[in-house]
Amino acid sequence: MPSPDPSFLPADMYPLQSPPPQRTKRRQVKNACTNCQKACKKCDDARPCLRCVKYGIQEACVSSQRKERKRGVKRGPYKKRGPKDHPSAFQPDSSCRQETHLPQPMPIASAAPPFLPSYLPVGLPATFYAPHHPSKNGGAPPLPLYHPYFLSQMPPHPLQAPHNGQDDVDPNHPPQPGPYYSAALVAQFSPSLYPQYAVPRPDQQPLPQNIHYAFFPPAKQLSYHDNNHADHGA
DNA sequence: AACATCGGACACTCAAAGGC
DNA sequence: CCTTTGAGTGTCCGATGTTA
Ligand SMILES: [Zn+2]
Ligand SMILES: [Zn+2]
Repeated sequence: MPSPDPSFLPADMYPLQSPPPQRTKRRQVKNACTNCQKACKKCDDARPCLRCVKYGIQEACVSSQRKERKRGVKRGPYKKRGPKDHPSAFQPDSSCRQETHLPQPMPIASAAPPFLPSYLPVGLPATFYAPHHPSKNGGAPPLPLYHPYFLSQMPPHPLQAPHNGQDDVDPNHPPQPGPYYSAALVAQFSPSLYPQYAVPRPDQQPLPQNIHYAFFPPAKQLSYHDNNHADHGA
């Protein structure tokens, strides 16, 4: 196998050292959704996660429950760290070996209304295409550039059961402030068609003019075999 | 060729052990 | 108390099998 080019790291992998990216560390989400967990596939912090959106099962995208850690386990005396004592990896209990029957590998584009072409603006920074989280704890700096709209949730699937006409806010299930997908990522859900799902970006920064739109998904990247290198702009 | 499955490497959590 | 340690538990990479 040829040596992997560190400059082609997935968006979720980051170099430990800034200048010489000689070693990367895999980043994990705190809680994968149950679907990704069963499939042993990469999840993300957004709900629904991108993978569930891809499969059109965003309503079934719920975070998995973590088991409570056992208490009172005796450990014995510690040994001082040796020069090269690498801990052996533990064997998981195969929680992801269960049947993983997803409906279909439904590409995002096919989830769009049939009359709506799927375009993705090109020539924008990679961050443009990433899901946006509205400041969970007030720590994340704003993205440098946005599409003027974000979709707070995925619009209803056109083929799924319609939810009672005008969608009023259910007092029992108020809209989650939750993740905001860049409208570019789900560009087929036009804000003009789904205004109730789109919210303008906080700082009103306008979209640059002369944005070019390309078909989404691009050629074969959406195979999304989790080699999502779809962000390496050239 | 594209997609699904899953073995196992790797990452992370956090209570016990140890030191001050 | 605080820090260190490392077992326990979780995520998901990537090899392999299956299907179209
Ligand atoms: Zn997921
Ligand atoms: Zn999901």
